[in-house]
Amino acid sequence: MKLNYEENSKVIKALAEPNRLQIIDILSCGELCACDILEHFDFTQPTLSHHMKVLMECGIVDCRKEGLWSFYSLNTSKCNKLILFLMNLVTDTEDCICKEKPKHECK
Amino acid sequence: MKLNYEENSKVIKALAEPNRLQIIDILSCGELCACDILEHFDFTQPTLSHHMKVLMECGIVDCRKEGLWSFYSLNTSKCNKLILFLMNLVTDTEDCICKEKPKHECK
DNA sequence: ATTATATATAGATACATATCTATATAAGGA
DNA sequence: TCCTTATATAGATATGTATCTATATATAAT
Repeated sequence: MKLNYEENSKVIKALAEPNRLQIIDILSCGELCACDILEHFDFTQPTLSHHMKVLMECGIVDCRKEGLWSFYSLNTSKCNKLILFLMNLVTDTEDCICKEKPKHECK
Repeated sequence: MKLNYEENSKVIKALAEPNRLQIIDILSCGELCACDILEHFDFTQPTLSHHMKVLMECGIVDCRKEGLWSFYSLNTSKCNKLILFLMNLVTDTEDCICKEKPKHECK
């Protein structure tokens, strides 16, 4: 069975950057405002803003505004779904798409 | 503790493309030659060759040559390590890097 | 030797993206 | 009202990449 490669590749693309992986790690213990996240990095504030936008657009990070601050948090349900997708992807199953096309006996 | 974001982002980057996710899925039941993989797609043979190179360079796919054929297979150890990394990443732990910088009390 | 076949490489094009500086927005405090 | 602060957006630049066509390589078959 064909899995949802398009949808999941969007989330994976958002994670395919070392700084954004670190941001996820930083958020893994609870929500933080942008300025606290920025403390961990050498890049500029607009660059962090860009990274947070990428993470939010794929749904893996949520945002809550309060006064001047933006509080970011991990969407743990989305995280779990991504990991489940990957586990399904690499596991051999009865209804795997590999069975949907002929394999000519190479050997 | 800082995780290995650089190393893992390379693997994740290789997976951050829907066609390559499908290739991983196709390989999840065992090794296949390039021509059998190509059967599943509309793109050209050089494009598949490019995708396989990307997957091999990050170590998630291995290749075995036999005569005219290249047999590709999933590196399941690498797959497991990636999934373990992601599970660690999104889990709150005692020694998370989020504790390594001050959090100014926003609220 | 010549031909056919499976795969890889080279080079081009079009598009995406990580970063920066400069500026805008929007909320609070003096 | 004016200034400060936190964050977002705009625009530019440099780099990366997914795809193609054309060609090379390497093995097998006739």
